[in-house]
Amino acid sequence: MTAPPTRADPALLRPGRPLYEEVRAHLTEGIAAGRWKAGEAIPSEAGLAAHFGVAIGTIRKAVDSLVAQGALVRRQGKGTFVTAHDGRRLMFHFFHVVGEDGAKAYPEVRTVSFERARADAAEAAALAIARDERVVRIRNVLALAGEPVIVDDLTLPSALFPGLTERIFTARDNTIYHLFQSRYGINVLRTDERLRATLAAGAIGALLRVPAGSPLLEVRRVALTFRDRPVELRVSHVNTARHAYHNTFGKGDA
Amino acid sequence: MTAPPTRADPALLRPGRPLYEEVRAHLTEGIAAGRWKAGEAIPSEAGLAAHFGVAIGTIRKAVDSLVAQGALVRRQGKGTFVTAHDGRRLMFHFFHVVGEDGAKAYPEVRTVSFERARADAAEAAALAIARDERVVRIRNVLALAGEPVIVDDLTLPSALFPGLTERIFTARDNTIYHLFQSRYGINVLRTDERLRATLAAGAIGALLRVPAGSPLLEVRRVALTFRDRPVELRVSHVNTARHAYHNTFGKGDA
DNA sequence: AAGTGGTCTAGACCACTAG
DNA sequence: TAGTGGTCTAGACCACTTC
Repeated sequence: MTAPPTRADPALLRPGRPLYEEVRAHLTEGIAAGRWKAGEAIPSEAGLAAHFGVAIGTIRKAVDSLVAQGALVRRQGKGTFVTAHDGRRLMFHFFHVVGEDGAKAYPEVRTVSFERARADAAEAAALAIARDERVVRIRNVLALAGEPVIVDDLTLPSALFPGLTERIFTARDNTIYHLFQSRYGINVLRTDERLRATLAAGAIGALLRVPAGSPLLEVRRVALTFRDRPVELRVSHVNTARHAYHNTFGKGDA
Repeated sequence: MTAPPTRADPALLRPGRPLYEEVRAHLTEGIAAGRWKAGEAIPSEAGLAAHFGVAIGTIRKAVDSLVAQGALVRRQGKGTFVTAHDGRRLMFHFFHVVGEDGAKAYPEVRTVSFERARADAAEAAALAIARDERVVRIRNVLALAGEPVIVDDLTLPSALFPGLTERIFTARDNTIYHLFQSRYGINVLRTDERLRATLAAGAIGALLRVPAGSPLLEVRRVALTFRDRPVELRVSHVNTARHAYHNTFGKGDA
């Protein structure tokens, strides 16, 4: 007695692809649009099943994929929540510099410059915006155990961060990506990085207190939100004399 | 009328953790032990369900996790197969050097030295073997578009690669990890990497044809198989003047 | 006790591959 | 046509959280 599938709202789901993908797309849309904000719960699985008119198992499959993507987290007995980048999460998900022994540590961040400008060609290409669009450029020095180890140069499209001032930026009480999320509703989901070895020179060398010609690791990172939309360009220079950039490929253990 | 769960072979599954984890562990064990070799099909889902005495959905959940881990691949209508590292798979899963434009290319590999030795302290620690255990050290130069770009120094525990000779190593017609798999039944599932910037010197600089003092990217990689057992230490030096190391964090798009 | 996610079952039907 | 994986349903029961 397999009942014919009835939709609570047939218009919600159009055929052609699996139902769970449709559901997933709707949930993604809701999160990206800020309908459920970071840290908030989405409706219960039973509620979603009723709303979309599908079985709970189908909802679970859609939610599973968003959990795997990092957009949602489940908490048994409580609900399913939009991933919040507060505290440690982002730090240990996207910050990859470790000590020689492999130990992770929290960096202390100091902002040394904050200015408005127009995107140059490289920035425009990386951020998928037009040349000469307004951007904010920020330079931070990150110290580990009191020693400056990283110089970060951020470029942010002003259009995505309206009203961002140095005061707001430096007054944040948490990670930068948490600021993106809590104030601007931007959820960083992925990063794309290019690494190269360079030589210390000029201001960066001075900030890191290394002689010119010292080797530095350059990391060029683009942070992406839903639909692979770029939201931040970050060029880091890392003194790897006493630290390393840590990286792992392939999931799970077993 | 929920029938009491009956096991075809109750001894196969002990309680205490979810059934799908038990099933997964059994499958993992079978693959790691070489019961199903790379490229071969495991039993059908229906067959596994009958064998373990569980529902097909439970089998699917176990297989799902192994697919996510990269140990198995599904092919609709054909079966589920142990991942084979032949051809492109490993290449683009674990080889991360790209051109300035982001284009990937196949490297040409040339072996410049092959010798037997005893593990030094660093190698022993990385490979979780005793000091002075027998190892094989291999140095390769990888060229992209005819230009030498990478020097790879591999250290392999001899115990895992019995009878490995330079002739066998250089006569392979595929990637190195494919050789591991096809000849020694070793499936590389994960890698753990530490990156730093260094300066060219000595033989490595000469092989890469760069002047002493040029910046090089150093990648120290440990390749792991099931149960996070280390099987290879690889220290790479990359000339990033015209290439970059590419890296992506966070899964999926949407 | 009520509500949430987590596991597991049993079966229907679809989509793809092979002989 | 038979066998495989892929989607989906409907419901039971468990584990955890909150009131």
